Amino acid sequence: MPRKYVENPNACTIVHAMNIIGNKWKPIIIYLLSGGPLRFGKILVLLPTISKKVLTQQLKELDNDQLIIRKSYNEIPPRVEYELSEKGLTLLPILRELSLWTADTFPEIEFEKCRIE
Amino acid sequence: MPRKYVENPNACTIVHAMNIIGNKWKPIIIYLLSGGPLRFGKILVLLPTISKKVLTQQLKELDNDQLIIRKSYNEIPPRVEYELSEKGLTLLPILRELSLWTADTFPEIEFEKCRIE
DNA sequence: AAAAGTGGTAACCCAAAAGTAACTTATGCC
DNA sequence: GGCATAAGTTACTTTTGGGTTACCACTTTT
Repeated sequence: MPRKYVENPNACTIVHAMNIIGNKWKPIIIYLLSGGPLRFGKILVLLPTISKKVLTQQLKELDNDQLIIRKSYNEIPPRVEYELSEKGLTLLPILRELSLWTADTFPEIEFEKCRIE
Repeated sequence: MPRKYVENPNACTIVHAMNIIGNKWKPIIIYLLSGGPLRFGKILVLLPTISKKVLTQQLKELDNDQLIIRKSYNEIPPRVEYELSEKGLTLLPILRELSLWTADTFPEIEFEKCRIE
């Protein structure tokens, strides 16, 4: 069964973008890291409803896609910091615009709607 | 069990944005519609691997979120056209930037990677 | 009378994503 | 010796998203 492709060539890049950041947690994580490096445990606290397992997973994928950098200090107990890479930084303005767009376009949304459960 | 919220207030809008367009098909559909209104059947042809059910679903959600407009002509056989709304149009430049970002940041990706299966 | 054309819906299925809870590792501290 | 600590991992369950197939409604065409 031959595989098929989307016709619009630009769609390709959009698909890829969504593969990279189009899920429940990644854009938020990137947003959080825009304030500077954060330790694993700190992110866990800032995102009170994410599970350890999923956070690990998301960070690993972001690291693989080179949007963030994982810095592991060789200490006991462990200390690991995550920060945005160059690639990650260049994504920030776009996320910011998206954020503004949402605020402008859906002024009625409230905190209520942004439950992360 | 009390629900909790993300701390960063900006995250709220990002979460909402991702709820609206952060899935497999919606950004592509929006992209397709940037060329002008399209009939249901035409979209099905342009996205050879989407199923009728899912397309219906996605279009309904995009319509509910007022990113697109559904125009149903009272004819037999039915004719329904979908086109971008004002809100949808204002999203386009951002999608375009995201598209450029991906192309710049991951120059190595090829069509190969954009299989939609 | 039967088939074709169009935009659906309903019932069912599967794989992937996300969530939960317990366990691990290596050290310093009491 | 026993506990705390941080950043995980493992095994398991639940939820969700997307997919398949069949069917419908109404008219025109054959």
